[in-house]
Amino acid sequence: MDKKEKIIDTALKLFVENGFHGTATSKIAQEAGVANGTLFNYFKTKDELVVAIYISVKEDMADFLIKNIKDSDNFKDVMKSQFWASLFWALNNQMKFKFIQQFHTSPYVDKIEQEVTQSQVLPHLKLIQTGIDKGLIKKLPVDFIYSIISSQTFGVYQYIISKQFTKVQQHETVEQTFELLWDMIK
Amino acid sequence: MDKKEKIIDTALKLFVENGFHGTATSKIAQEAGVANGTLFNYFKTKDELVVAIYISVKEDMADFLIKNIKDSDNFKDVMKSQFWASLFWALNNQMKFKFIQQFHTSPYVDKIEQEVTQSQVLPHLKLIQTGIDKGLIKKLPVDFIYSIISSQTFGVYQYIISKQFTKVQQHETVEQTFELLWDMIK
DNA sequence: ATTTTGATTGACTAATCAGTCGCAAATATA
DNA sequence: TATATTTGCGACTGATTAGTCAATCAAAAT
Repeated sequence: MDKKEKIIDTALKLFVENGFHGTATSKIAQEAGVANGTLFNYFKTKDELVVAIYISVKEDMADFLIKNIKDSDNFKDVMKSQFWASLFWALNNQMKFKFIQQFHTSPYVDKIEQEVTQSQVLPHLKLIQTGIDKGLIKKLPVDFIYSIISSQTFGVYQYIISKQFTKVQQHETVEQTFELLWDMIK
Repeated sequence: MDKKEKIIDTALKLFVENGFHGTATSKIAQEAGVANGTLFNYFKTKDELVVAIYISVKEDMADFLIKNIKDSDNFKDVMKSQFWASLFWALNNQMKFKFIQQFHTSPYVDKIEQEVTQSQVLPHLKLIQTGIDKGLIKKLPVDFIYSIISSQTFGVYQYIISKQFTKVQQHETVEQTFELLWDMIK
């Protein structure tokens, strides 16, 4: 495995377990099986490492969502596929998902440029706009609807992991939540 | 002002601005206008301080919510008053609200006993249960509904502060969101 | 006036931190 | 094979950290 990748993976895990400042760079290097200085060959500073992980994780998620967008004429189905994909990714990449949450509620958020995040949100906003234009969902600000769907997704995620559900129960809950969500915005 | 209170207030501000580990105890003491050792007279460790702030902030919020629960026979009105109160508190105590978010997504969460949190959630769960029993809202697990309402509240909060709305616009948005929420669970 | 008490102080310490640097090893180029 | 370049190393440093503690203070109690 590539050393840079190994550092990112180890750091991700330790950051989620002990927090950003709670994790020493020396510990990351040690656990990743590289020398102290090697870490700084790849990332000039610790901050740069944190931000690099965030971008990497976000790309990972965005890639997954794009690949799993359902190509259908049925708008509801397309929305549903995105809702599903988001939750599927979150549940199968819990560490990465937790990292994103931790990052978003930390002072590090300010260190990232809006453009990076915006470009990943854009496809979703466009999808919602399409739904509004076709009169399939309520005429409300797109980013308001996006905000609601996002937080709903997060809410279900929290609920599911707190319950230690089986795959079947997870499936039912997600299905149920989407129907509620759809009733709300349609 | 009481020194302990002063330390808590200063630490809260600095923690939100620079993160938990990003804030040195010496800086807290300095900015609070007390000696280094005084902080440790009140809180044995830094961790104890963080947890103490969390409990204090949570109590503050819980007190506000209890005081603002509408005493009405109309169930929807009661629910609405709670939704309103939650958002009102969050928007008027942004630092405290941010602290809670940061705490919840940090490894510190594990240091707190469930009982503390559970007791504050209980009134809300009971309220939801009443609604279900009366057949006013859907027959779904109470904590599932609670989870959805909570995340919805958080979503609107995020949306509102990102838009730098006026009081009137805030009012409209909250009103609108509650109607959506009610349509979803009723 | 003297003693007791508890809060407050800030200099201090051992540990830990992010980041550096000169050198060695490995890899690529010729 | 010889040379050049990249990659990796880990001991090192100056700064900072959480937490300690003996000394000081003010005020109350005797």
